[in-house]
Amino acid sequence: MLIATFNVNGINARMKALIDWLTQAQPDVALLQEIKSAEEAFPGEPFRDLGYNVAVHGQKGFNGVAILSKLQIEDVRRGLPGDGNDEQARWIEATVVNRKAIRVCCLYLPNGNPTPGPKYQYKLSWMERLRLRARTLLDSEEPALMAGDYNVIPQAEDAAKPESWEADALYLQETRDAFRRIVNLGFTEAFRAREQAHGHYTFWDYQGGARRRNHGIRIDHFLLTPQAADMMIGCHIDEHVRDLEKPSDHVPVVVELDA
DNA sequence: ATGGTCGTGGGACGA
Repeated sequence: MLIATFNVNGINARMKALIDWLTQAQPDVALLQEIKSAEEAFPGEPFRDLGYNVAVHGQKGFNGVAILSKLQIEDVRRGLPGDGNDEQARWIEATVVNRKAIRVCCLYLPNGNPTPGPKYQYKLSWMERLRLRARTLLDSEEPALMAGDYNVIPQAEDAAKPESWEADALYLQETRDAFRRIVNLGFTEAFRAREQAHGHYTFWDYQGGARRRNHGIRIDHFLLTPQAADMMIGCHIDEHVRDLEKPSDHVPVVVELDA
């Protein structure tokens, strides 16, 4: 089965590009970030017409995450645990069942800029909450994955020009340490495990001809529990999507699982 | 140093 993550940067602006991509790539499950839509305003019908079930954790204007799944969606949980006052829609998880059940978690990790400041503190505290949820997932010893826009450049090789990101919240040492702390609990970072990660990116800014110059960064990741990693057949980035009409600034990442 | 580009929503703000 194919599971994808895709930061669409506005669901309404991306309907044609997203539907074209779903039709071509045929993922069984698509985890979407930055839908920038409230749940009641989410345009679900075109996806249901393609055979997808839809679960949304939305917010008007900003953030927002969603799960599209051709498999039945069960036990949906909205919001990352650990802060009842957090209003930002950045986390949705559910169980999907093919031959085997898999817990899929869709996340939109805070950007954190400017740094230092309250937005960066929110990013770090969100990452600590993520670490706690990640540990519980591992303890369950079930096939599970956490995928989405992590807003983390894990290593220098994940940026075309790492020197230009040195003071940025996506690449500060404290950010990379927090990410590594989560991975090292026992996850497999799918793309790095399968590919020569150097020179492969998932985001190119709209500004400054970043795509044309290939000034990209790899910030959209799949973290697999050992039980999910054992099922992995492959992982790839659908880079060509960045060059289609009216693209998102991110492209989809896809894992294939024997599940 | 500045502005460079998008999306949302109809003005800034976030990225």
